[in-house]
Amino acid sequence: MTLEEVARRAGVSTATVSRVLNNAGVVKESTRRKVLEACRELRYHPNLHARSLAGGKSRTLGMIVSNIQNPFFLDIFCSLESVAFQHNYEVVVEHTDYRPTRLVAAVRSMLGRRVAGLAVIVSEMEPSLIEELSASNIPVVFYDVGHPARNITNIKVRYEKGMQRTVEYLYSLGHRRMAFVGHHAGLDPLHERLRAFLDTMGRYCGEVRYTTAVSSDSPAGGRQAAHQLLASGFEPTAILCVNDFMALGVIRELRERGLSIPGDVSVTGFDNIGISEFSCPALTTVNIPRRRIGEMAFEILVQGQSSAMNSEREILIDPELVVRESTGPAPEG
Amino acid sequence: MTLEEVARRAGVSTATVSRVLNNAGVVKESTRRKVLEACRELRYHPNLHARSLAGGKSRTLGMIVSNIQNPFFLDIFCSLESVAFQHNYEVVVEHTDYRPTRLVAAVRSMLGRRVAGLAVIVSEMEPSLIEELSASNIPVVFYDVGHPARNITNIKVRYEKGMQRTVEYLYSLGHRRMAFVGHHAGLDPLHERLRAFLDTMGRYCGEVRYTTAVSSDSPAGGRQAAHQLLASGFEPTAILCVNDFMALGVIRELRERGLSIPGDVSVTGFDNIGISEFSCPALTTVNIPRRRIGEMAFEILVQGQSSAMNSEREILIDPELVVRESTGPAPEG
DNA sequence: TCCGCATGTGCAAGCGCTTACGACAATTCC
DNA sequence: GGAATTGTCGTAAGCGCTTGCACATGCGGA
Repeated sequence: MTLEEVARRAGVSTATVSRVLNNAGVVKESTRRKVLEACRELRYHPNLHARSLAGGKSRTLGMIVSNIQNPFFLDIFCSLESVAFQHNYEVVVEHTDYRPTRLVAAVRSMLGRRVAGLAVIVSEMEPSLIEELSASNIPVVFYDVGHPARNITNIKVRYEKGMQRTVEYLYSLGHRRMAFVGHHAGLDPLHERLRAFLDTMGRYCGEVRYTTAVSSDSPAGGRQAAHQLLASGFEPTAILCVNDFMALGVIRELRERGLSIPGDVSVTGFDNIGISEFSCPALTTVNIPRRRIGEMAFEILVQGQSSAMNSEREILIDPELVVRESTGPAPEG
Repeated sequence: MTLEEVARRAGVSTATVSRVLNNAGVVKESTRRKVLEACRELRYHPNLHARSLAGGKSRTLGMIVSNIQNPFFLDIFCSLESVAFQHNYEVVVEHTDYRPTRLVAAVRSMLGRRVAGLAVIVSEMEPSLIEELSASNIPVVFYDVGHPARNITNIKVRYEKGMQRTVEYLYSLGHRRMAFVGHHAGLDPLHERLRAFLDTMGRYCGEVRYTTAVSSDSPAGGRQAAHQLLASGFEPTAILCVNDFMALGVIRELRERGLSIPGDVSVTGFDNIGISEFSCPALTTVNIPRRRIGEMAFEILVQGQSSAMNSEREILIDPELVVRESTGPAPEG
């Protein structure tokens, strides 16, 4: 089914059909109806590839995330998708599983699609990408990785702040043995979180003992990390997790071992994903405004084109501690 | 950046550039290198729209789901995406929020993309779609909704079986007051689950009292449904949820009210999503093999083209009860 | 009656790519 | 040594759509 067949059927030219389908130009009501009728009869579906090729412009945004199974990323996607949908844009998403090679492939794929803008919400990085994207001339927003450039806006969360607040809070509750659970420590932004933990710990030098464990980004990974942590003989009174997703698994493992939360061990997460409120006990965590990040991304990519295109912007977000049930005073002794 | 510019730069024709980029035809090693070099220098990214328009064939699969935030759907997507990726296919996903109009739009969008195959994993339906998709001539797999046709394969789960097993199990534990928590009861497949509950209940006529509640498909929805259930004065000893996602919220609400699970109330879910194991207590649920469904979908769409295209297939899946910690003997009295 | 101007359509040139098909060299064979 | 291969590459015709431009009407006013 092509435009031409529809045109023939309706007894008009392809130009007219195109105009009807795009509400462009002025078309007599009677011919418009004829055309629409023909479309229906022929079950015509315009070829979107041809359309974007001929049209040259795109109403598609691209989004790349590290792990779409982690609600943190999924929420940002849904938020972006939601505003995009309202503005008659669509967004295609790709995920990288934290692998730089897949990230590069995903970016190329997005550029090949000629997206109108690209949001890169990942934790891994490939230095050459910045240059490649900057040269591509499409608006780009990075989260966490990368730095601002002509067409690149950066959204950054002050993890150190969140981490610091968490640690101080726990310290004030009497915790002196802490552990950090993370994943993919080799990747920059994730390593940064671990650094934030270590740095903060450094300030309590001598007073607080601590250790770290890494596994994969999932509840199962969190569980494994907790297992490994406890197997080491170290008995933390508080475990800080790099994100809520893993914290779920940590909690599970602790409970399995008969440890009460927060009675024996306090647990904190990061992100404040939806289910963190439904876990048991409800998770103390650090909020990252995912909804707002998605909305900001849209504005930057679509509306801020003129304004943002020539201003190397960086947006900083201050995360806030959300105290719920998974933390409490350190146990005696 | 176009093929032509690359060709000019490399001192060859566009045909040759195309050939090296697609590993098609035989190209002398030296010219191949020249071309690749030119691509790199010019930061050339082939226009995928032009490619698929000219090529005519597509290595893209489409997938439509009702609620991508529900891990059930997300898991199937990830499974499909994973096998697709291994076979050098890509999959674009769209979600409908359980709205038939969005479903129709999504299908049209997918047809416009000229996907090589389409998986429709939704709970809402629009009758005309079957005909439209059947006429489209691309391989389609439906989950739950729709019926088999020339190019349409149907994957169906015997919910009644799962429901029946759950109810029998609970009955054997002494439960005589049960409730069902669902969402979007107006939609066929979801209503079917409710029907399965009611039908099974009917067989215990007189012996078992029961009621139902509906809300939205999310933990928050589950919570609200539980709230509404308990506010009605009815005191179930077991609550069966239409899926695990909502069950999380139900559990939360019960705990909030000081009810112990399963001491006071047993709770069951459906789907066996990953976090159902990490909830607390771990959820008794009915397993639906999402991984396998994703893999089957791929085979049907891509590999089974010749075989499946002309055989109106329907695949039935028997779900199994997975007993964990959220269910137990009914309380005395 | 003729001109000017909306208003509706059609023509045709692309958009950037793939892919027959054929041209041309460099081999190879008898 | 000439013909038949074989290996490389260029030419050009689309793929299905958008869109600038020209053209054909019908109208009112001079």
